[in-house]
Amino acid sequence: MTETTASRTDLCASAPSAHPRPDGQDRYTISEVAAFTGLTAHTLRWYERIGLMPHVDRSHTGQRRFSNRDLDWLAFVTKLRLTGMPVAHMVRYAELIREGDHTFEERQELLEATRRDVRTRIAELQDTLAVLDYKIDFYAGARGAPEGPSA
Amino acid sequence: MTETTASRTDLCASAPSAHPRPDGQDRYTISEVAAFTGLTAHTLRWYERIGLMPHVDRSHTGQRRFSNRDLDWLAFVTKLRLTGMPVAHMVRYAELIREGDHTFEERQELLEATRRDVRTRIAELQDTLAVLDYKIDFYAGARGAPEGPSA
DNA sequence: TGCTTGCTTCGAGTGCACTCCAACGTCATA
DNA sequence: TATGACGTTGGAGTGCACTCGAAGCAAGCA
Repeated sequence: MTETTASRTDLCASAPSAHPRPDGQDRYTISEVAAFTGLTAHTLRWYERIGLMPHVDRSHTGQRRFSNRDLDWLAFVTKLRLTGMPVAHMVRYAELIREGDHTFEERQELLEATRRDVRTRIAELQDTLAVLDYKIDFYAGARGAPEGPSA
Repeated sequence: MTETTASRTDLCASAPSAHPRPDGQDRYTISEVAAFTGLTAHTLRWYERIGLMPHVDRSHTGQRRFSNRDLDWLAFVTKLRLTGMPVAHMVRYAELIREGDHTFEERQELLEATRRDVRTRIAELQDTLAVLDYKIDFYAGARGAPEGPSA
């Protein structure tokens, strides 16, 4: 019954980012959204085709009109993409939202699994950072004395 | 003159990881290396083909015999790969090593650029983590009261 | 000697995430 | 009203990083 409410609460969560236009005047063209998000119009259409977007409104002539909520969703998707999360998982999450409130538990589990992945990845990167620091220090030291036998 | 020294100091840097066999008996077949590193034999050959490996020794019949140093290099490459660094950049770094000591400065710059990328990526991931935490909290709260109007 | 396993090369195939094209329709402005 | 920028679609193409296949040589063992 309250799919709309559920979607709104979810889609708007956590990003108090100012929208380009206030609610009520938020009917962006695809090229506006491309400019705001850094995604190409091609990619935005492709996201819709594969089910990664919630339903995008259309003008009377069939052109897309994106809302502030769509922008929030895209900001979230963009963050997830940076983590290396496969698009298929994001599509699954989008499906769960479309299916309504009874998927709350599964959505939570999916996000928790994602969070575990992100934490693992951060740990890996910090590991790599340590190696890079070590090697950079080696080169910095070697610039004066390039014959160090075993740095 | 001291390319070998330079390579050794660089390749061995920072990983005191125990090798499967001590130096002197380190002539691993490709399938052994595949087992140790988790890479496939195909990938190892491909790395060599594209110039991502330093020269790999061969047996009298032409089969590859990997050394402990090769293992260290692969461990490093694997770490860099996790950062999303393009293979082409790693190939460039490998080339610089082959070119000798006079590329120390360029190597250092390349690693520093990589380090900046890694730091940026870590920051992005921590940002994403905050969003995930927020949304997971929302679902955890909503499980009791699924009608929260604007989480 | 035959069998299995592993190695070689080159080249083609795969999966992902876009990215672009062609052909056409729509909108805003001079 | 005309022109040019922007929008639509389905489908094909791209680039990356592998991944696999085929054909053939080599080593170890019953």
